[in-house]
Amino acid sequence: MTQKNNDKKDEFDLRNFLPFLLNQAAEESSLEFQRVYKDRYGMLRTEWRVLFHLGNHGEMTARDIVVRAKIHKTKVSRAVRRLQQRRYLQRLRDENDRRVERLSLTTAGQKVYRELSGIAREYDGKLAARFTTGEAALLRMMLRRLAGMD
Amino acid sequence: MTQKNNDKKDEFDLRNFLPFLLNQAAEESSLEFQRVYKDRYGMLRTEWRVLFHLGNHGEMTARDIVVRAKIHKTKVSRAVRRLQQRRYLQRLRDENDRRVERLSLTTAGQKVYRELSGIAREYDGKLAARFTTGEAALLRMMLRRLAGMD
DNA sequence: TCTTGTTAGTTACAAAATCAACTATTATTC
DNA sequence: GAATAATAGTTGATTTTGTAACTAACAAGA
Repeated sequence: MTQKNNDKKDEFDLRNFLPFLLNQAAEESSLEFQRVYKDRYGMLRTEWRVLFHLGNHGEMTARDIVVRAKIHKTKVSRAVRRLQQRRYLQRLRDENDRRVERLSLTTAGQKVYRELSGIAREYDGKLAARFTTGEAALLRMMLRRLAGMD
Repeated sequence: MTQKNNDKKDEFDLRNFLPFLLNQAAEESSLEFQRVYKDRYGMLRTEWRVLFHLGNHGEMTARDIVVRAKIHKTKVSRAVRRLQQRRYLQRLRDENDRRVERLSLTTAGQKVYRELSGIAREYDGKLAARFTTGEAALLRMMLRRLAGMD
């Protein structure tokens, strides 16, 4: 009773460990898309994330992005600066609370956002096509729950 | 027909983009475990990964780890050195091919591996408990497929 | 109103990751 | 068997990230 005849059951299986699997899947599945924003647009991961959030949600403050995307504020700060240098976004000091900057995409930024989000959607479709519609929906739901996004 | 009355359907939804979801889930779900190996054992992420691979699979070369874990060889090289400095692993020059080093855990390394893998398994159980058994199994299957591990 | 606390965002310094070039050894090909 | 290519692994320079400390603006209580 105490010692099972098949010890294998007690062994830890790294290749089934959820954090490991999630990491591998995340890395593998972003490789191809990464090449697009990196090689074709010279953007870093945090930069396209910020760009996407702004394009997706509209005007936001840096803090909004920190909270919604769970990106550290120093990373956001630096990404915003680089995006601004490339004229993809503009900052607007909020006159009611002068600590706050309201961030929004420029026309150029919106253009890049449209291009990249088109590619992203297509890419997402390709990934999801490996599963049935129901499976894919379930996957997204489970990932949202694991990410604490519900 | 060309222009739908509800434009929302055409909009890109970042929060459903699989690479984004995978990333958020991966980050969130490794946070708690990270605190264990980082704060309690002073290990970096690459280090516990290498340790886990060796503990899980037994003797391997650095290259084996690079291939299986998809970690860059410079990261593996540096992680191996640090693990060796902490006397968690030993290197053995392969006499048949003197370029190769056969890596294995020391007794101390095995002890740490057992402790950490116990915690990991428990933690994995907690994560999986958010779903039904069938859902969790399906999730792992889907992640393996996305990670290119089948 | 002043002083104490909080929040938005930036900056400086240390740690880590990435990329390219390197050494040493083995495999291949002429 | 000498020349060339390929592989295992390391090292160094550059970039990027993470941690802490910082400035500036606002809030709240005495």
